[in-house]
Amino acid sequence: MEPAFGEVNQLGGVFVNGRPLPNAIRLRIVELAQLGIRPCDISRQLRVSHGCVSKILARYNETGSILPGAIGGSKPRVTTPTVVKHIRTYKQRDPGIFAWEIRDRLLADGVCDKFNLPSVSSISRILRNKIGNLSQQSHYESSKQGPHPQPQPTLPYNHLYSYPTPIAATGTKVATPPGMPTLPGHMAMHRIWPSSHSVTDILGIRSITEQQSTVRPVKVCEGFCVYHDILMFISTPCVIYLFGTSLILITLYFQTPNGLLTVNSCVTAPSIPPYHHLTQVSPYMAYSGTTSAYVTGPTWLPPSGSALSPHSCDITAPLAFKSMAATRDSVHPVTASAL
DNA sequence: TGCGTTACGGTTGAC
DNA sequence: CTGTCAACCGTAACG
Repeated sequence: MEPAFGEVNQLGGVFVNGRPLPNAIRLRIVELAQLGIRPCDISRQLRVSHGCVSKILARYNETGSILPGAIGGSKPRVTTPTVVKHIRTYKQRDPGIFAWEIRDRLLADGVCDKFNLPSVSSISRILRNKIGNLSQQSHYESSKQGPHPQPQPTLPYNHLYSYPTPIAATGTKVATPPGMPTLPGHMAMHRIWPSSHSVTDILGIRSITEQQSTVRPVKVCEGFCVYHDILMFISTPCVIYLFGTSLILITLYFQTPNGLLTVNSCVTAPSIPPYHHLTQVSPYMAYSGTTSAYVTGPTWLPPSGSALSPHSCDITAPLAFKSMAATRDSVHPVTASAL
């Protein structure tokens, strides 16, 4: 909003610092100049600084316009609809593609040149804000199309949640942390992440998010975390959910020699500072409200096994993850406990 | 004295 | 919602 009062310059004219002169004055400056009046006289007559008169006349002579330039805003956007469309296409073809790979492809495919190539952070933002729910959308859409055959227990998850191992030469994007199993090359699966069958589907988090506003994805991350002075690697990628005041960390990374993917999860108790107290527990087992137990490596569970690892946590009040139970009971005997 | 240029403090709007 | 950043503004001073 324009201030009602401006400042007064040395000539007694009123101006608003940082704002253009009114168009009427700008027009008057040009008109007087065209009448042959000298700029210094225009300056005195209209009580506008001579520098301003000079600038406006110079611009008028150059562009033919009396209007001020565009104030504010950023440089021309590089994330044009066309670029976004291509990014979406890349993401659809390879849901696990990285932002920097998309950037390379935009350049290689001639969609962008080096002058209007979006930054990796811009691409990440597009993926997050505009395409982030692509996989879930496709999942929902496919769900609407008709009854889906239930995944068979004999069907390993790795076709859905597989990641490259260091031996999977071409697409190795994650270093294998110490202690993680390295698969033979023939077992290395093409990584699909995020999958249309996301971790939220498997563990039923989505249904909870739909039912409880307190559950929401917080962060996708990787790296190390400290638990009770023990340094642990959080495998890549993982999804952290905020459940009430507690934190649930879910990772999908491991692939056991028998082809089963280990779904790891961990929970922080409300009283524990998040991000510094992460409990990794076994796949197919309960979350725990306690923070006393942890598993530092992948665990294996027979497909028909029920769900506890040797390092299982104390199970507090069980909480059914409804959608998981509805859709994947036969495959994912995962339960969770309330925190 | 006239005028082009520049430093300065300010506003704006996309990101 | 807020901070950052780079565009622009007009004034004042300099040469």
